Amino acid sequence: MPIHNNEIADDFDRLADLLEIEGANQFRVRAYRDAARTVRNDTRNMADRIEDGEDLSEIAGIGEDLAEKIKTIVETGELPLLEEVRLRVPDALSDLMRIEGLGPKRVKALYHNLDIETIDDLKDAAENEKIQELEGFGRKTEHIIKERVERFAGAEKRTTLLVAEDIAESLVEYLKQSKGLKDIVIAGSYRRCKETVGDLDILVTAKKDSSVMKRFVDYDEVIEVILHGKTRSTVRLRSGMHVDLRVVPEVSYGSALHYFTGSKAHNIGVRKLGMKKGYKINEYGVFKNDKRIAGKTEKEVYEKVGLCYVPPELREGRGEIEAAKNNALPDLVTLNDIRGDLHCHTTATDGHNSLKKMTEAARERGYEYIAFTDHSKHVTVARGLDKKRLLKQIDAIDRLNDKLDDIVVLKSIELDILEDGSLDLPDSVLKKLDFTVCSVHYKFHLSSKKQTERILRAMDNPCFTIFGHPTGRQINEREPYQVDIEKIIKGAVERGCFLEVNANASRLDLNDDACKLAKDNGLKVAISTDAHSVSDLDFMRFGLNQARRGWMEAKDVINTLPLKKLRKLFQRG
DNA sequence: GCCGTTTTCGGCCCGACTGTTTTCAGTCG
Repeated sequence: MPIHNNEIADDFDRLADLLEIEGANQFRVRAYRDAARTVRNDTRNMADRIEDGEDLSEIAGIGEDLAEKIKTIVETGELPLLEEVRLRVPDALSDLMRIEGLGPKRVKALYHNLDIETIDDLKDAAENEKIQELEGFGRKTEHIIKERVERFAGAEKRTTLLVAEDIAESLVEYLKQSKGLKDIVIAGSYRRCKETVGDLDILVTAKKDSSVMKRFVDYDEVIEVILHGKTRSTVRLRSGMHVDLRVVPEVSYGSALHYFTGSKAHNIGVRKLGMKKGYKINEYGVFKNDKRIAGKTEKEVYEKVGLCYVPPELREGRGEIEAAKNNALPDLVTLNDIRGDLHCHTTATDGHNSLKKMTEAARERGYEYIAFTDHSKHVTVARGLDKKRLLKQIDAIDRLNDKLDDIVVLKSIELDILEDGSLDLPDSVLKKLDFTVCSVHYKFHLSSKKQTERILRAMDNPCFTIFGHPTGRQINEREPYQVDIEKIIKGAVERGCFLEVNANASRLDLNDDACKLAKDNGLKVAISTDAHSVSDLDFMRFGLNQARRGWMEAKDVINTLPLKKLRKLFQRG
């Protein structure tokens, strides 16, 4: 089993923690953290890169030393320096740093003075009032530590965008009623449309006497006020979500929005460009010799450093700054480009609304076509369609189409890819369909090699059109199955198949990285909702988010095509 | 540990908030 990028990243993160506790040079520590992030976000396995003879030190932020260390981890599964540091600093101390308010210095002090190594040790010491006796700690700090330790167990899950949206929108509506409020926007990873968000960063501009900060900490849903200042406060909501509110002057709105939207990697890149031009860039503006020369809008900030405006979804430090410099940013796909949905279920299997209701809903959304892809027989829990029932559905769609003149209903099915790579209905009936979606619903635990072969074999069938939810992951619920997604992408291009970007908020499968990989390999995708009800059709925006984060343009997405062209694309061979 | 139109050494983002101080260290984003 090859070493996964995540494991390499975990080693570097842990090493960074332990070195930091030891008091190592902070920039060295940062180099390991940056490397962890770079490796974790890389769409290609380090192991594959090495096998292909690539020079890892050409990756930004990875120098000769780190390249060598990555190679060692890939080859031996171990990082000798980490083992060495572990002899001096107990491994568990790095877990302590995950408690809010505990950084390297405090963890070190707790360890040296009170022998605290684990979360349990910490809990005991807090309960026995040992911590407040330490220099630099006091009663209040001890109390806060005690509370946070108790809460620590079981936390850590990030929130899907769907849930985050719900929480954020109510809060924003509430804050909008504050006196003296001008602009309000949610920045951070929420604005970058990351598939999950850890916390919410809300940015406002307001008059001096505005009530917004007080109103924020008084919000009904707030169960803990972590910080409460004039320009910045942090609270924890009942949902567990942390929310930051920052108030900035109007002249700084653009630079603050840029700063708090991130990502960190992107901001550092922009700031570096500014430094080269002799500017200082912070959340209050772009400054030359302490004189503000830009900052009211984000566009101004980008212009000052010689870049065109970068959409938030691209701000991940994956080459967007270089592209912006060369005016080569993609023209990202939008909801307006979408002409139809290619993966929907009805009451014929496990959907909640009828063929007719779903079609009406698609028409209301301005679509030109909608495809019904009810399950096939192998998915028994969903009462999947056998040949006879599929023929009946085809009939029903023909009759429905006869009555409609402003939307076309496409005949399809979500087939099951069986373990041997065959599809679970005969070609004879599949040929009566406009196209197919083929998915894996069983046997998730095959080896990567077997799973990849299974899928490629299925794609060999000329009736195979779109590969549904290609990795099977469900956010916070189920890990993706082991599969070589790059091979699948290349295999799909060779065979004239497509991959789905399943827009269901808890799937988002393909994810952003895989979308980028698809784009880089010239593969087109279908962004589909996998709707099981009328309201699910609105998941389209979540799929778009990920496609946009993967640099996709309208031309990379097949359901932006008018029907005629789409039908042509579906003809294989 | 990385990086380079300030290039092989010397920088590397920095401001807000809190608790424990009595002028600041630690943490966070």
